Amino acid sequence: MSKTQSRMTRQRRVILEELCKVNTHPTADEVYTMVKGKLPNISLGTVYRNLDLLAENNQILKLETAGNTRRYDANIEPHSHVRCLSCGKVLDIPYIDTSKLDLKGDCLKDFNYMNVRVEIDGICADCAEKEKH
Amino acid sequence: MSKTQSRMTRQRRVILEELCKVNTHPTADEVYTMVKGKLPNISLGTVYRNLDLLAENNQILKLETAGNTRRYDANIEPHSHVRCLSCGKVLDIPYIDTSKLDLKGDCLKDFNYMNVRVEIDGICADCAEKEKH
DNA sequence: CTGCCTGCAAATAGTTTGCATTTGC
DNA sequence: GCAAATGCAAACTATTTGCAGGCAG
Repeated sequence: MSKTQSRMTRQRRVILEELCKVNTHPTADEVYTMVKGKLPNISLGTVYRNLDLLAENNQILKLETAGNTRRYDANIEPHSHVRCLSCGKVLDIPYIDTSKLDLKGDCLKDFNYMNVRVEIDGICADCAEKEKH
Repeated sequence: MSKTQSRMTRQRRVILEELCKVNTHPTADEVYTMVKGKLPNISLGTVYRNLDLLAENNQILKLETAGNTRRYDANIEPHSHVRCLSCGKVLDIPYIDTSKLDLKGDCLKDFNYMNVRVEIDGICADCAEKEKH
């Protein structure tokens, strides 16, 4: 509503385009590398600023998953994720309906929750393969 | 099985004791502050090393929740968590049974998952109060 | 023109690590 | 006595920010 105006700069457009091309869920640094192919002078700070802005505008998702490094997702349709504990990679799976879960607990009375999701951790096929050594 | 031997040092004992006293889910830095009251010379590196070791020995939990800072929990009984998006605080709620969730998706065939849990994000009572300004 | 946006570099936050010394068993 | 653990400081990784100049609308 009181949104500050946002300009479609070359940098922002290319960042969004590159993110849309992949179905991996790149980190800011990975996006930086991808975009640098098109805009060699772009800086990492700009990538961070734009990813955050795009996420605020709901054009992309800033993934709320455990793990050290934040990841971004151009797919804004409702869906769920699985995450590899070994390499940190995140994969898409169909949306998991959480509406029938039995949420209880005293503190939920005072806790205004707006986001309930399922997190699934494991080992991806690639890492399982590598561990056979 | 091939576990390296582990010594119960003063530092490790106090870290575990202090963590058991609280039902908040402190960050390594918060544990450091708590322990420093008892052992003024302890170093932050030692706190990190011991928290990791205790977690490996299943004496505490290294929390797998989204958020920038890792948190630790002395309560190793099965239970679930809610997390405040504003202050990052984590609260306990009774265990949410995920066994009846309908997990589907092609990639799950190759994905060896071992941990399914529910993440609940929202705004805690304290932060809701503060925002009334 | 105006002020949002950029590149750059420095700053910050969280965590890990190398090393000489200490300590549990 | 010896391996494991400690304190300290430096290194590292991920992210944010201040600033002077650049560009979209």
